[in-house]
Amino acid sequence: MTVPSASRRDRKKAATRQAIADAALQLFLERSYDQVSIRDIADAADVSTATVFKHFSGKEALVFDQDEDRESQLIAAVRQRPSGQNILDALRQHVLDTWPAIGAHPQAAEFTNLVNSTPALRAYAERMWTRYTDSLSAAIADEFGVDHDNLACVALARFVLEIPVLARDRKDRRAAVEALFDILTHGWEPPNKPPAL
Amino acid sequence: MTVPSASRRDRKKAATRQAIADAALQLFLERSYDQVSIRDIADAADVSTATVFKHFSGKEALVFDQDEDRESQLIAAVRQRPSGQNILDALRQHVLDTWPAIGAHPQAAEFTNLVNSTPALRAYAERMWTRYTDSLSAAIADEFGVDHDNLACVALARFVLEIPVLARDRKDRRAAVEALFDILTHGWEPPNKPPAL
DNA sequence: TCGCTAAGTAGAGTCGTTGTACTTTTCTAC
DNA sequence: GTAGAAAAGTACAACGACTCTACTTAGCGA
Repeated sequence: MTVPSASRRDRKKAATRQAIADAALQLFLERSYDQVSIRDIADAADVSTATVFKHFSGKEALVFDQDEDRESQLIAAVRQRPSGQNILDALRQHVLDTWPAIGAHPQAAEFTNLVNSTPALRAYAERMWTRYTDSLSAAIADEFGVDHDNLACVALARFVLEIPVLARDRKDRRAAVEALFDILTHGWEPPNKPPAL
Repeated sequence: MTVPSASRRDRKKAATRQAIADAALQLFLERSYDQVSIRDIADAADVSTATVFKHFSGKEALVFDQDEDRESQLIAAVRQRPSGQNILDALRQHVLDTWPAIGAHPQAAEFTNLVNSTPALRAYAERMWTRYTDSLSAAIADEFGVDHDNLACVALARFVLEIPVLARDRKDRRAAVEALFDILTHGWEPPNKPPAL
């Protein structure tokens, strides 16, 4: 991603950061999240515990290393959508394109499992999503030329960001995402009663 | 609320719990959340720190003492709604009836302020709401005679529980709640462009 | 080559939280 | 009433996440 920065200093910095993240993920997968202490990680990466916190804001952040670009991709999906396309449709497309792909990688299954089986990580992940609400809603509001805190825009952002969370556990994620966007587009409809037994 | 329980033991237990919660809230309001330690609270309530954790699952829980009934009220709003009434309308009614009332109490303003100005508490409060998702969606699913994990029902529960969060900061909460339920009922509509200046 | 600065380290300390073993209080059954 | 089970509370030690302070080291620019 980020081109190896010019200075040797920056390269070394990035290297230690990476070493820490790698060590952390490996240990978390071997044992579980709660069974690994910061000290363990620091030892494995051969740095002091203080260094760990110089690079990461907290234990949970060690797991979600690279999730910083997600936000910008999301904004881009809104801002640079094909001309004439509905914002809701653009978001639907973006979620469909980028999200189920994550499950494709083979290691990603264990990763997902790690997160889902650790309450602290689940909570952190959910907050990560909703933390994007502000910037996403701002982008949407801009597209309509209304105030950044316009209620409809904030609501749309929030609801859309809930969709991946809601679709996470479904067998057929794509279908779930579609169904959820349909709710936002056309309003909620009562579920079909199953045929009487 | 809860009738003073028969046994003296239970009464004393409830008393200490209350003493702890009161001490905590007072200290949190005086100084801020982060400037108050569990020891401070224990000392103020004249109990040991261990006792604090016997009564409350963690520091955040001290702030949201009585929010246990909210869940059951919510379920009741769905289950015992006037016959023939739409579930969405029943929920709209319930939110309108019970939620803005909270802002009525005079002390409640400082309380809201405390929560909103403390990230840890904001996060905890949000998770509290979404934790209700399961039981609410189960209640909704029951009304339609479908599976508890029916996607439409889970989605409705989740979206409805986001509404109070979204409406929290608005000047006119009632109007905001109405607008948000309208989105769920009829689908999302782009905001009105403000009249050109 | 000489500092300046940023990265890293050591180590002590705070705070939330848990576990263990002990005392006190209240309830229950005789 | 009194014995003894059960529950509430306490004291204390411990652990892990995180912070702070003071110190060393390594890369950078002049």
